[in-house]
Amino acid sequence: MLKIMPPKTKILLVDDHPLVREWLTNLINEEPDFEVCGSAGNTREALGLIGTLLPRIVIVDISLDGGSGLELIKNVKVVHPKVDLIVLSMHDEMLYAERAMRAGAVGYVMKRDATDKVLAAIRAVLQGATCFSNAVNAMLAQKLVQGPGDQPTAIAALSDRELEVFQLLGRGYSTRQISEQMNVGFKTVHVYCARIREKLNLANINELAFRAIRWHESQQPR
Amino acid sequence: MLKIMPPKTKILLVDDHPLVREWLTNLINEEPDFEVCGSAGNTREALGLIGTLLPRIVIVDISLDGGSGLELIKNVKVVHPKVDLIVLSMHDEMLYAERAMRAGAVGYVMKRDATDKVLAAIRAVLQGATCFSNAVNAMLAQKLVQGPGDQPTAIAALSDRELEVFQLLGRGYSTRQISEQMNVGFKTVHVYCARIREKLNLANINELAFRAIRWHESQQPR
DNA sequence: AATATTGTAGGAATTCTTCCTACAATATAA
DNA sequence: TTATATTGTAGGAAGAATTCCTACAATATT
Repeated sequence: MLKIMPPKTKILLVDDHPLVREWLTNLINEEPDFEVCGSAGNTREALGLIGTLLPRIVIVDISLDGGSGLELIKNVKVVHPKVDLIVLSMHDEMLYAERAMRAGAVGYVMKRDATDKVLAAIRAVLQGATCFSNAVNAMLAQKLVQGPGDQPTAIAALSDRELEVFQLLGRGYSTRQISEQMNVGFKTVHVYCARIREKLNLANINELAFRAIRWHESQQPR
Repeated sequence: MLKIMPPKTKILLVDDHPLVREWLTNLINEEPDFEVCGSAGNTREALGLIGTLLPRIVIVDISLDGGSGLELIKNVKVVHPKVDLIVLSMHDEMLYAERAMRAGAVGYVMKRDATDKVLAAIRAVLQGATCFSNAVNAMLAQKLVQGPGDQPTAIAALSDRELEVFQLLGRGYSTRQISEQMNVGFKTVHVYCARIREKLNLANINELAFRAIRWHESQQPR
């Protein structure tokens, strides 16, 4: 005897930690109306799966193996504008939430948030709302009020790609490795470096790397 | 009718992500012979729970709210030497595994590892083994082979001039600047760099600078 | 509509890095 | 107390990276 089931909302996970993927899968599949239709560990895989599985919502980590989650979001929004993306990140939301939003994400949940935040975000998004934390909303409101041109740190003035390069530098990557990681020519990375140097007022790549590593240190371990 | 059950191995979780704690609890409690006896989100809480719950094994994240997981490990080993600690971290193991080991951990699992690694690590530890990844073991082995003294840090094996160069690198100096600072030819500095690289097993000056800067940071009074 | 920023890259000149080799002065081990 | 290894000091040459220009389409901002 078959019961008639309402179709479940299909959700795709993109995170390079299998652990997180599994946990999320369990969490989401326990909801009667949600269903994890697949999961990917990198951008390439993710783009493929979105095309074939056609999920309603994609939950994506900011820091992925084959390129940044921000890039992925932008790409997805071009190819599949109807798909809603929610960012799930361990990074400080103040730094990334705004970029994620600009890239096209409709929600941002930090991994340190309570568990049910993820489900709440999904439900909010399904109803056409967005889901960002109060802190983020407050920050954005303030930005609107006080207008642009008043960055707490010059690093905030970096473009998405520039920030990516800066971060990778902070992790000890060479410009070559960065170009591979980001899938662009190494000359492009050099241009990013030059622009970062100008924005941060650094004389050469030495100083740049130094700043990047120090910044990275101050961001990551606490 | 009560069946006689063998006592379960009590495991305590320490991680500031509720998400991860929940996931691990489910995972571990599914094993018939394991039992999560509690979980903590910071060091203080963790130390308290260990005292009252007396777990056999503690699984701990490196980056915690109330101080580093490394500190926690050291403290636990002083107060409860019999408790075995396994590190579960999202950080690159090459960076922390050695420190974790020195601090007294007997296993290291990355969050990006497959799920069953955690259970495997627990079982390994219960049998008196340690559980570090092949990459870590290889690194340590290489260190043992090439560093005869195996000092607390290979940096201790640097000669005076080499250490000078290493320090200056850590302060963000270029090799040119270092040669001026030290009043030697820049070719000499290059030779020092090459020798340091060999002793520390670093592929190029990039990795060298990265190590130097990180080391310098860690030396700095905080 | 005009101007600025961003993502992407090629060319050329300049610098840096790396790998060799070298050699005297110590230090260390057999 | 001799061999042997390490340390401080560099030069040459080949290869790799950096920097400075220029360029151009796609967005963003004014």
